[in-house]
Amino acid sequence: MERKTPAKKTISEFLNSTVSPVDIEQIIEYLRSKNLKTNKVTVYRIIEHFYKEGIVTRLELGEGKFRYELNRNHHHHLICQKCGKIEDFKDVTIQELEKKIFKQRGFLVKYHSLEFFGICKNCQG
Amino acid sequence: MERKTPAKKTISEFLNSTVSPVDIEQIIEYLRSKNLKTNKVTVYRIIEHFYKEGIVTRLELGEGKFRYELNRNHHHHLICQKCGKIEDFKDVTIQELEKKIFKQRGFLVKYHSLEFFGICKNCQG
DNA sequence: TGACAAATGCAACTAAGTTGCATATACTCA
DNA sequence: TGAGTATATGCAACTTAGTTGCATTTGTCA
Repeated sequence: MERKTPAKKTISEFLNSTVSPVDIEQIIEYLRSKNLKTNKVTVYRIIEHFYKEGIVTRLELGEGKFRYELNRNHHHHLICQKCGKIEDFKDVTIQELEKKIFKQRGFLVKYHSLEFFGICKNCQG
Repeated sequence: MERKTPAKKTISEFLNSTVSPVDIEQIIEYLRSKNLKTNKVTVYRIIEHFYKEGIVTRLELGEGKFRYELNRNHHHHLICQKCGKIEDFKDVTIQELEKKIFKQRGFLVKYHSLEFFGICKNCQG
């Protein structure tokens, strides 16, 4: 049966406190800042566990590594190519698209990933 | 000025011949099969060059590495979680979404990535 | 054909993520 | 509440994707 360990609790706490998706290193930094002795293997394993449980979502934003965030309500991302800020964006038209894909192609969509890259409001002009 | 080298030509040829996005290793295998002595650094550099020129598109499909395909007309992907087949999918509603994002949020979308994960027709039932 | 910039190859490196195995610890139940 | 045990952790060593510096080769054009 699953156990509530300090590392798990602290990672959950961190994920709850952040707005942008975080990478493994940020998690490790947070644990260190809380004076928890830690280890990347453990962090990878906890995050993988959260991922398998559906607690977190895994994202790739073109960096060659994964980022994670709490799997609250589904949304997409607006990633600024200048300042790197990641905004959330919610929309329902994709659900329509998924239905269409099934009708037209017989492909049953389980989930999707949608990221928009561009220039945020502050970085324009 | 840019040169047409055997490696570049052969990689172009390979990209033209494939339907699914390929990874670096597949490119190296192809070059070997054509008896071109090759080297991963060169392949990375050529692909990066193609990418910067806008000749290829770079994709991440949750594998922890990149895949590439010719930048023909823009489309999305349907990735089967059982057999791994990657189908293309074209749709215009995303363009509408991009306009909406600019109107609502002032975020100027340069490009997006959209992948659908699920079960293809053949793998169902 | 020769000069020169562009392209390649090699070796060594970095960074993300994984594996095996020994040790530590959260939880259960007597 | 304390011992036993499965779960979680830590360490070291590894794999794989991708990068860098530098010396050598090669395509192109005059």
